[in-house]
Amino acid sequence: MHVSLSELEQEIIDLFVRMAGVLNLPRSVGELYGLLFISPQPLCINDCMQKLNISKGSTSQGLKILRSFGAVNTVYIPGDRRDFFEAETALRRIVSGFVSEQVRPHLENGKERMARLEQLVAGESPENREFCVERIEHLKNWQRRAGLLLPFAMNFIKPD
Amino acid sequence: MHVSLSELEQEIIDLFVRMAGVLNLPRSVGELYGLLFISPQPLCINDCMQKLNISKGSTSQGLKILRSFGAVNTVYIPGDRRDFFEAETALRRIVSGFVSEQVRPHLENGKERMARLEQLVAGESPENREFCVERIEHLKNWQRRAGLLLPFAMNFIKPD
DNA sequence: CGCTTTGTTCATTATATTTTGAACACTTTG
DNA sequence: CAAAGTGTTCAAAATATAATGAACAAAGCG
Repeated sequence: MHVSLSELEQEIIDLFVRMAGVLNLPRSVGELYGLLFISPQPLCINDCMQKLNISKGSTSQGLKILRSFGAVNTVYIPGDRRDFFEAETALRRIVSGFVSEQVRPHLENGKERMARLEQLVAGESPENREFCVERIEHLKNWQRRAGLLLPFAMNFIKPD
Repeated sequence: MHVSLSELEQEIIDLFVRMAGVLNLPRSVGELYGLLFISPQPLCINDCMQKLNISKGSTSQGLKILRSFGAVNTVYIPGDRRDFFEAETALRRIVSGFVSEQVRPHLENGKERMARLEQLVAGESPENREFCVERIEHLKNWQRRAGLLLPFAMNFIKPD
């Protein structure tokens, strides 16, 4: 079965596909979010796969990813046993979910890493030691700044 | 020829390889930056390829990318006709270069896109029209915020 | 000049990522 | 409980991305 997209839908989807690229997410995830973003009604998995012409597997998997950081919500429709989905449009929620799911893990990991670096520097030849210590300090600075910027940026996206 | 990396070097390089992943840059670019970051002396292309055990092509291409947004600088060494490279450590310069090379193009593009969306909405059925207009407004809001946050974040990274 | 060294380019190859779709597990329904 | 409907998983296939290395260009040097 084949269902075509309006030009507007295509353009919106295209926009989110590019965003997905920037965020290192699969194309299909961008397509799904775009479709839901411009859809006046919640859609079920079948609607999505038909409209986007992608497989059931990609659709299920893609929606799972989007739910994982709160970019789509499920909607209960009485008397229908299918799951329906709609786009979350509150930027703050999406970003917040994305950060804690996809970004924070990296940052956490970074702290252990720094500790390990400080140990390893001991094994360097004395003439390099000073230089290496300086560079590691530099890195720690970057890390600190990143840690400060994040909550600040989050606050910047205050109302919805 | 085979030159091995110290444990410290490996750890630093590994760190930048991960960063490269987050920024959607090839692994080799992360390796190169990491190597230069922890190297007390500037290195030439041959040093890099030997230390990282990657091809000449990748090395040349990777350094080109790094130079393109100012993450590495070339160093002139009198009496040597090879090019030497060192890591730029001023975060502000790197981020600023990265933004204007890799991010701004997307944002610019976004403005044209919005204009196109506003045209297309005219072609929607009257009962959807209102909803679509609202969503497009929402998108414009996101775009505006992104535009405001960027210079602000840049300012946040004030001293080097 | 001819030879060597250095760096770039780009078609091919290798690798990593994404998508597909068939098999499966649940639920609901008649 | 059989049959149909819905959603998930995952091995295999398709696709996209990055790395390789040989061919090439440019520059220094005798």
